[in-house]
Amino acid sequence: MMDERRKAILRVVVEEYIETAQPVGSTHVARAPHVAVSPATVRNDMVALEQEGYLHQPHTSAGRVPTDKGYRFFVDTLVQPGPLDETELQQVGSFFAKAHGALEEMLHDTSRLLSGLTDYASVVVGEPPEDATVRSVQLVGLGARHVLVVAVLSNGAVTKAHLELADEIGEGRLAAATAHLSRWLIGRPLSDLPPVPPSGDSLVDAADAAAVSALRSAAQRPDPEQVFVGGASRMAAAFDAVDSVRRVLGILEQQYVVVGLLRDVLDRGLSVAIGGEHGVESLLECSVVVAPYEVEGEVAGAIGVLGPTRMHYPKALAAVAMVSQRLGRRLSDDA
Amino acid sequence: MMDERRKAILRVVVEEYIETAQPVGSTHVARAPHVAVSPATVRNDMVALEQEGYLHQPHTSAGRVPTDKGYRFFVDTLVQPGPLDETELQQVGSFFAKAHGALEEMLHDTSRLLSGLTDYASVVVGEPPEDATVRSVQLVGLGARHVLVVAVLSNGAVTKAHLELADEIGEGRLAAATAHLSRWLIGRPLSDLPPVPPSGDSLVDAADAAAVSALRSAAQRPDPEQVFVGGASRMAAAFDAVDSVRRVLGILEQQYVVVGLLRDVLDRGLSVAIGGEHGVESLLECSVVVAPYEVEGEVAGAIGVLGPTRMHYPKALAAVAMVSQRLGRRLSDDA
DNA sequence: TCCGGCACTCGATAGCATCGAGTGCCAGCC
DNA sequence: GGCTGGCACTCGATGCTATCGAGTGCCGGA
Repeated sequence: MMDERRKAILRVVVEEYIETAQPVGSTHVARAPHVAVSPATVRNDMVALEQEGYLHQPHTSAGRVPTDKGYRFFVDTLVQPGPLDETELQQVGSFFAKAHGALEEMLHDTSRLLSGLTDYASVVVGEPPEDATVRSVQLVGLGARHVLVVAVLSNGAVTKAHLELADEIGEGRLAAATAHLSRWLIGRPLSDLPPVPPSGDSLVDAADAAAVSALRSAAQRPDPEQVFVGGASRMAAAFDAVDSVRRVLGILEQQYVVVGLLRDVLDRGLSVAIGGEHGVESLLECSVVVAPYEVEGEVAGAIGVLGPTRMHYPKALAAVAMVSQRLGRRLSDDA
Repeated sequence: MMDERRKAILRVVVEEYIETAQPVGSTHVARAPHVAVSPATVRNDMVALEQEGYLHQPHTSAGRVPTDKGYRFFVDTLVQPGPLDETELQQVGSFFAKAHGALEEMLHDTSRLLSGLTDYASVVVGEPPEDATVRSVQLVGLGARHVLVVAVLSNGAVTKAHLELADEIGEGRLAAATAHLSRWLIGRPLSDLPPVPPSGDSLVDAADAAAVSALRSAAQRPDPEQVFVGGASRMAAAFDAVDSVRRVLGILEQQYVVVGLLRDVLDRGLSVAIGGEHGVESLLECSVVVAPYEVEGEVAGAIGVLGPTRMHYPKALAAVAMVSQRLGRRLSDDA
């Protein structure tokens, strides 16, 4: 029941609505180049498309608007990531050419790049720390019983945690604790730190045990320094009710929700969640385009774009695909 | 010509407008308890207040709205930070009672606390790194010619920078470079790092020089990990035009603007910038309430609240004053 | 100096007619 | 059988007018 003509009609409705945000009428559709039938025929097909749930009519005598199902069909079978245009390609190219610096900086800038390309909000999350191994670990005294444990991971991330010990510990013993800790932790994945065997000095052991447990719990929660959200102000322009903006902002501020959104689709490659599909109530009016990026063949994180359901999917898909690929390649070079 | 009655009238107009966002008429004002005159008299005074620039009339036959000058007078002479109410005091108390963990975490949570208390956007910036001294410095290899320099500062902050060396460097020499670097940098303020004298090994010297210059430039720019902005979604509710929301969001995303805003008033103690006073064009409709916080007698950073010009000043002032004081005290305890 | 009274202003609201984009349906045509 | 032109109908949007009422400015009297 979805013959070629109906597909063409659905496509025109979706494309038109994305552009104008106005319900699309049969006359407009009939005028489009690839629909060579009269408005009356278009109307008949639109009734069918509405009954099958692809379109929706806000009220009698208004044009049609795509439903989530309509967008879904559009994304799945009517569109493939169109190529980016010249200037955008150049933008991406020059970005990765001059990008440099630490992992965090790179991810942060990538998020800005993505919102710049799409004019929607963007999210970049780095590698879940549990997959990285420890390159270096150090205890630094901050006076009295306060100690900072700093670990450098194989992906270039730095994890730190604050410890408050039961007893004071001097510089010398801190150094001993660092050395002992290093012997047992370096090279181990953060997700699977072994208990550190006793060293014979109870103060040292206490510090090391505290450090290990702090690092372990750091491995659990998503590192806030590896999550980058950008372009919220651009996205605001795509909504016309302050209330919608507020809801979406509220979600973007709750990083764990955003991270969850991205993690959910990590193994599906480039993918799209439309309207209610992602199951976050406040984002009913939103769609998310996500792709993982790979460093040396391993999934190392994900990037995504969040915009209104009527977002410009071809562009968003193209941008996310392109950037995730380039980012992965770039980070592989470095390592 | 600002006698007591006019002050009272101005106060009522400001308070009323803050609450309702509607122009305030003479009748409302006359009904207020501390204004014991008739509406007609109030009107006469309102004309005077308008001529002197404290009030504004959107159009003939509408009520009056405070001007920036009106808010300024209100803030300067009509209001002192009223005490917080019970539940809020409790909120602050329990927050600082159970707050723990690293500096960054604390500042981040403080920002959330502030927006929770005031329902506006909040900003917390940590110590400008140049005032801190180096507690520890370490070079960690990340494979090939990539090295990460990690420095722990006296305030518990961790600065890192990514180096790309001209030549490969092995683990042993990295350790030597770390040791050499430590000898010269530890205890020095980040703002005034000395050049490291030659060690006799050119590779080591190259790494150390690169590290020093990276740290120096890190000292320049505000550390993005020490700037925390929160509650943007709450603030959105206070505006009714999507466009205003967009403008303000745009500013909040540009951290250097926000940081500048706070730094400007650091030495003025608790202070308020109303409407155009802070000189940021996109924030004409906004006010900022800022206070520095002190750790052991030294200014260590600043916190602030950003809301519409018609923000609830007594509450905002009280919250900012209270939180900055408690935060400073809390951080002093730790150190 | 204050206040009551009064004419006036002007945005907001409601009612009403009009317009027009869009629909559904039907009868005729290929 | 499928497509199309024609046609009556729906209903939001637009615009006009009348009305309402909160609020003002001003004046004259207490």
